[in-house]
Amino acid sequence: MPAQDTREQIVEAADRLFYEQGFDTTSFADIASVVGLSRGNFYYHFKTKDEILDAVIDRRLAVTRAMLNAWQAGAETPKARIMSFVRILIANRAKIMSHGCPVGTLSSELAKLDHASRDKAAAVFTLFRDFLRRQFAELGEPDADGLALHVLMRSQGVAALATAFRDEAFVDREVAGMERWLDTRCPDTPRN
Amino acid sequence: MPAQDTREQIVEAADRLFYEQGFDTTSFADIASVVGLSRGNFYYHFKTKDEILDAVIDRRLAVTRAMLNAWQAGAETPKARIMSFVRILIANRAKIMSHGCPVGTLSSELAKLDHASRDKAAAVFTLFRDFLRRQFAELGEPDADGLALHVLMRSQGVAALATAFRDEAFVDREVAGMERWLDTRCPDTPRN
DNA sequence: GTCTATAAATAGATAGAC
DNA sequence: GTCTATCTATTTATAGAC
Repeated sequence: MPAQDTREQIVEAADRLFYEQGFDTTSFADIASVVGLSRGNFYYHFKTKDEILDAVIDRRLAVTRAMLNAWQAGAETPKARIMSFVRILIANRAKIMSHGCPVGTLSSELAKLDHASRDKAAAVFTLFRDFLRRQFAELGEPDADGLALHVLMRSQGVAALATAFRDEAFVDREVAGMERWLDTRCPDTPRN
Repeated sequence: MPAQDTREQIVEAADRLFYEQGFDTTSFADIASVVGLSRGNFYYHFKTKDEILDAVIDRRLAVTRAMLNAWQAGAETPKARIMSFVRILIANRAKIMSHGCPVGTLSSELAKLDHASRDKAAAVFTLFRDFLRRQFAELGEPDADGLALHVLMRSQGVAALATAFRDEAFVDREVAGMERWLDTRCPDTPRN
């Protein structure tokens, strides 16, 4: 198999395992086993665990950029685009109840490890933040960045409690609440 | 030294280390080193790492109960008591920016490990939830539990983003936003 | 109740054959 | 590019002296 394909398979498997089990918990053996590789061959593709982590974050950055571009192109209004973001909580509800938000949990784990890639992991958040800020700016909001952080904050809070209580209905209620908030906060007809 | 004192020192040290470094990352050697104990003697007090975790969670439950009782006694109105909760985000801001919320991050780590004590860790959340629900009920809110979860959700979201972006001002703004929300959502003079 | 010594398993990482 | 074999460090955990 071409090295590029094997490398991609490793990064894909690591991405999934880092999400489901955590970065620190996941061993080389775990990843190698999923890919069907010997531990020895592993080191041909990646010299250290931190290199795999960097590749995983790069992959997440690329996947997120593509998703944001699709939302940008696929929804007509800024509000609809913001709701595209909010509704990933519904789309990924089951996985979030099991393992939390992949962005938030990696960020918090690397913070605890005081890991060199801590800020790089947070850059995935920044992609969402910039996307949301653009939508609020388009809606004419002066504090577009503050509102972007607010939406990001709420989605993180919902994910955290969804993991703790594993309550589907709670997620649905909070998503509905965010839609109501968005409609009230940014009405389609300008305020007086 | 009496066994009880040493045990308490171990649990205290483990509590801090589990928070700062994470549960999985923290080794017996780490804890023993903080307490100034040999690894061998460690096993006189705790047979497994899971036993220490259970003791740490029991300690957190007790400490939280005491804190909630103090808030209940120390603030005159339900709204002031809710704000006692919200303002721990300010009081613990620096630690939260470094290591996240101790309750949320342990809950998410144990979820990923699919750990037997996962639900026990979530019980700390339930203490806060019940406390907040009582305050909203006292304010005459019919959906007191939903509002309690909402406040808990926002505090978790703020903690998660505070860890990712390490932005003090963001925490302050969101705490101010929660106070405004509380005043608007539950006005002192009843609505028409 | 605390210690040293040590076992057994697993981690990350390397060397060298094919 | 993939393998087996191996190294070294660290982990959880135990035995037994004091």
